[in-house]
Amino acid sequence: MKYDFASIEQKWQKKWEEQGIFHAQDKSDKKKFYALVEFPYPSGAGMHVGHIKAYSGLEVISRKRRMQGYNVLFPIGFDAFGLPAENYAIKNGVHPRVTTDRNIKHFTEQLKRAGFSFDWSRVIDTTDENYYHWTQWIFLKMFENDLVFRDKALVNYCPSCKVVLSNEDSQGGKCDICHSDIIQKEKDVWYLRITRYADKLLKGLDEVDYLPNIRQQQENWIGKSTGAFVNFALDGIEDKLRIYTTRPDTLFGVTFMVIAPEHPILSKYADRIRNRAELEAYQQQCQKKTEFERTQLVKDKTGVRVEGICAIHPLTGEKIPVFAADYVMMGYGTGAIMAVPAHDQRDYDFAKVYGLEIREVISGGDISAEAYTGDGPMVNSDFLNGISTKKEAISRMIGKLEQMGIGEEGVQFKMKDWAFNRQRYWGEPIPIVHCPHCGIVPVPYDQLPLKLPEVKEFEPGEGGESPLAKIESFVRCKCPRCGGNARRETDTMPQWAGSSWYFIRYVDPHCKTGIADYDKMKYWLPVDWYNGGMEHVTRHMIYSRFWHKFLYDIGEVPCPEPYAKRTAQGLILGANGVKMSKSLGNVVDPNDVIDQYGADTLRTYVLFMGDYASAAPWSEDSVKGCKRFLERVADLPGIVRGTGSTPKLESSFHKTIKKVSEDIEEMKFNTAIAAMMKLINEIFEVGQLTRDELSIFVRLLCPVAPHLCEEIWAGMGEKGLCSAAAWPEYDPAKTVDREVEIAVQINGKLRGTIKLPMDCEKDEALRLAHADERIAAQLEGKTIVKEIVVPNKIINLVVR
RNA sequence: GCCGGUGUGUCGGAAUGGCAGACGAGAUAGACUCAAAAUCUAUUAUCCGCAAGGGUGUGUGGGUUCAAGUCCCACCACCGGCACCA
Repeated sequence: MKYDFASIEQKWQKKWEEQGIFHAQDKSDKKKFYALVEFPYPSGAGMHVGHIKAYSGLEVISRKRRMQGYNVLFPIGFDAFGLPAENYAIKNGVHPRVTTDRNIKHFTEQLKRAGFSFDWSRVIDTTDENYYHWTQWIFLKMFENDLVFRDKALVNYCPSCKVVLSNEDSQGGKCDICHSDIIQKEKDVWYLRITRYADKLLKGLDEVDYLPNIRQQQENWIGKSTGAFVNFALDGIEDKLRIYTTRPDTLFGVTFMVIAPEHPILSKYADRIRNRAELEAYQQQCQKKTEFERTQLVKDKTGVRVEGICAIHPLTGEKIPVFAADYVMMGYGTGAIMAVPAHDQRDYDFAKVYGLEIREVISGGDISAEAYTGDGPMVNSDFLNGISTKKEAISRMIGKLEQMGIGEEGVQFKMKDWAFNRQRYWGEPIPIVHCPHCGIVPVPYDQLPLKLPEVKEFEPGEGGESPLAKIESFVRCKCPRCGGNARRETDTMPQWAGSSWYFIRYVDPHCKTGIADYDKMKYWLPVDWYNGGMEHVTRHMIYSRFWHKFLYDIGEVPCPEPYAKRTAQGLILGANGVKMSKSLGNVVDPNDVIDQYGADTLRTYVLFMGDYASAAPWSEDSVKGCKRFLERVADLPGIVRGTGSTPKLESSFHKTIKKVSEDIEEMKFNTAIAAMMKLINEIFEVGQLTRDELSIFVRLLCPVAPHLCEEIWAGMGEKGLCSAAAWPEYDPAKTVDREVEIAVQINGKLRGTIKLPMDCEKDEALRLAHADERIAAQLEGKTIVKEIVVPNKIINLVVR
């Protein structure tokens, strides 16, 4: 058969669409399977081969599931709010709505060209008011449940994008979007109290099946630590200095205290401080440093003694000096620590710079050289002396502190509350009104969606105000509570908002009465299998798990975790082995590949190129290899002879069905395809196959290369679609050969192979091994010490 | 620094403790062709040998085992996450 992929692919894409065979049924007796891929941001550049790989994994699994009789939901949509469309608007004056619609259209065409079996009747666009209506609704629900608060804060600010960024978007001190240096700026910030869900987010990981590295990244992100809070009395001051420590056992080793330069006691008791000028100068110096400089450039410790404030050791009554130093952060723990230089390297370094006492309380190290963080018998520690396990010392110390009422066990998380506003136009407006009388007032539910107004100018205002602030007709409003004149919030939500709940909307994308119909959610949720990039494992996934858990707590969704299983695909690198990027000119456009080789070849290649979860470089030559394979498949109908099974191929077919079925489940697509390549090599060696065997072959290959398989299927005179045919079954008994070739080793070295009947008796196997000429020659004059026979595997003769 | 992962031909990569290198690519030779491409056939880890055959080989060094790419210990390199986190 001539393999005219272009016309074949067009033809079958049309038929699939006409027959609507990929539409999920909301009511069905079949078992459900909900497969989710990360919906794309529809960028102007169009799709990337990385998208093709990202979607092909669950595409194959979804197609296989349908053939296995499942009711499959495999949806797609567009995460279309975001900065690029807005930046494009600023530059070219084209409204983001226009570019977004254009890009979505382009992406849709490309996705369809690849032949993905998405349910196109459920497409979501986060910028559609019928969608962001419910994004705003969830925000209001959070507001109602005290998960939203407003605070002035030093925020990460990108002077180039003129926008406030979350810690997540400004990792490494660089803006995630434009890579400019971040500066610190005081701003009003809307926060979501995600920290309230820290423990739930951590515990929930026990209920789900995420790849181990994915789970670990989430755990690191949440960053739970257990320790104790201790309240230190301050000399002559009523207030206590509360600290957090993971090493309460070292309390007797405290020789000074350190507080963050922004710690409130510094301003509260400013009049007691004798070196105010020095301290203020230091505070200013620290404020100038960005978070990046403070945390990433770990070098010399700096700090200033707070003269006039002195702590008192809760157990010894000793007076302890207090320092302000920027190696202690206001944002973690209580912003104050007890310093134990003998057993903490940072405190040790600081003590060395300021000539402070280093008091050993755990023996076993050499504290003249460095801090000792290991275990050892305790010394200089009163009631703890002699105890040599950290665990016991900690629990005794906490017991003592609790008994004295000056401390307790506690936990801390690295995760911070989520800065949720952006000074941008192209996002969901935050549905809040600022009233001079009533303060902050939520927009009533019946006024949702709060639509984005039409705007001509997209430039952010000076000082990073949202472009919405310039639209008087939007800003001016009546207070929903008192009816007086009020002003709308002009900030919008971050891009993470829309993607935090989209998987729920797919269940019922046109629902007018809520996020989705509860019964439909009960049927479809949770997502059975979610695949996406490693880069979304912490931010997007933590955020969406948080939203989902909140919705569960208020009874809006039926299950506590949104995703039952999560996997991630590896990147496709450029042919030169580095990340694809426009500037390097190594980007591969899927359109070009489809034009030249066809969608089936592209799909086959991205799955065959290597381990699905690992990064692998693009190779045009290997693409051609996949094309050759499909051409050989297209030639199979020409060598069909008869029906039933070909004796020489029978067990190979059963083995291949088993291998492909199992490998697909484990996302080992590369070996599944290799198994089919191996089988086709055998078929051409034999020179023929039966009609029934061809039927098996095309059904096995259909999830990977569906267009070609439909064409062959139709050519065989089958009535229905191959995509709707039954997945082939295998007979386990027929996957085993009657005869096996096994290795014969002498002293562990391969010395020959012999053919044996399957499950051959040990004695018979040994007899045949000894009968082999080569083996016999090797055994000449040797004494056999031991004979090992592993049935159907190997014989090892140990000789002397 | 802490935590995870990976290390196999020329390349992408296969191998429930049991014949290392499946499958694909590339290369070499041959067939077809005026020629090239495509296609087909054969060879393709490495060293010694004319050959039969033998030695060595999965980052490095040890160990367990009849048998180790696979298990254990130590180390090296690379990738990823977290990080003055108290």
